[in-house]
Amino acid sequence: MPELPEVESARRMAARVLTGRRIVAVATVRDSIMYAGISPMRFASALRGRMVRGVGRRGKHLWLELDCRPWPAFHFGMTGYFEKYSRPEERPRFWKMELLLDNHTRFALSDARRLGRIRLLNDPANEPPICDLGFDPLSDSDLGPRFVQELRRRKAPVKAVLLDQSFSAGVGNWIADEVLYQSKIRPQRRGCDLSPAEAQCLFRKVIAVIRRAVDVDGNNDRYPRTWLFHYRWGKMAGAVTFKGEKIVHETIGGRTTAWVPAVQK
DNA sequence: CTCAGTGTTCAGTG
DNA sequence: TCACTGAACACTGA
Repeated sequence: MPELPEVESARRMAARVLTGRRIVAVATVRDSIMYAGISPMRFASALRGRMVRGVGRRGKHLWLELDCRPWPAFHFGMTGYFEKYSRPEERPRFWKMELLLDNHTRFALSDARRLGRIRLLNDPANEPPICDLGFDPLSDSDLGPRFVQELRRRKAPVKAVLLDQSFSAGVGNWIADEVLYQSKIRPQRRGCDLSPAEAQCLFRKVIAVIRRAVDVDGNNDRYPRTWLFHYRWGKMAGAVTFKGEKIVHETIGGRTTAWVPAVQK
């Protein structure tokens, strides 16, 4: 599921459901991988009886601001998501924790693949892993000069740099490919080989693509039809853009990368 | 049965 | 020490 836009949608949903409510009960499963460095029991007792004041996000990380610390922090991995419901039978199949609120609403984190993480942190925004994140395209849209300077120092393929969360937090596989396509830059170019204008273009596209993706709030079919997004998924030979340009799939920066040789130089 | 996948981490290398 | 790379992680669904 989640790159920054989906995580931001999840943050908004959680804020709507949880803000101002008291957590009356916490259910957990036994999972020492997802509960990173804490026992589910300690997690539950830190949340039980607490009031939720707000929901924070940076990059792909989320946390609840409670009336008392420590606070819970979440990462969705590849397949995590939040779900709200009212009856216990509606629990999602792969639920890892469930909050019961004072208005009888239930709120769960589900994650089939178990690459997500559940943490307890005193000050999430200011301690690892969240404080190690780089530029956040929604909150740091004024940091263009730093983005350009840092990118043009990197020796790795620009695709790999975009995926590096300590460089740009929240950019994932399809967004990296989308901004490279829209910027007309080949994914295997090294960061240090980009011109200032190219790096600047990439910066603007990262902001624009992520803002647009947040605006459609999960209705991905509302992206402009010119976006690579709509045409990149079928890895079958013969995939083409809206203009009929051939889409190539290859591994770059350790991930399947979709790009368009006719457009990206 | 095999393999890819909207993500991160960590050991190994130069 | 640093930047970078590739494998590992865990599990579903095509």
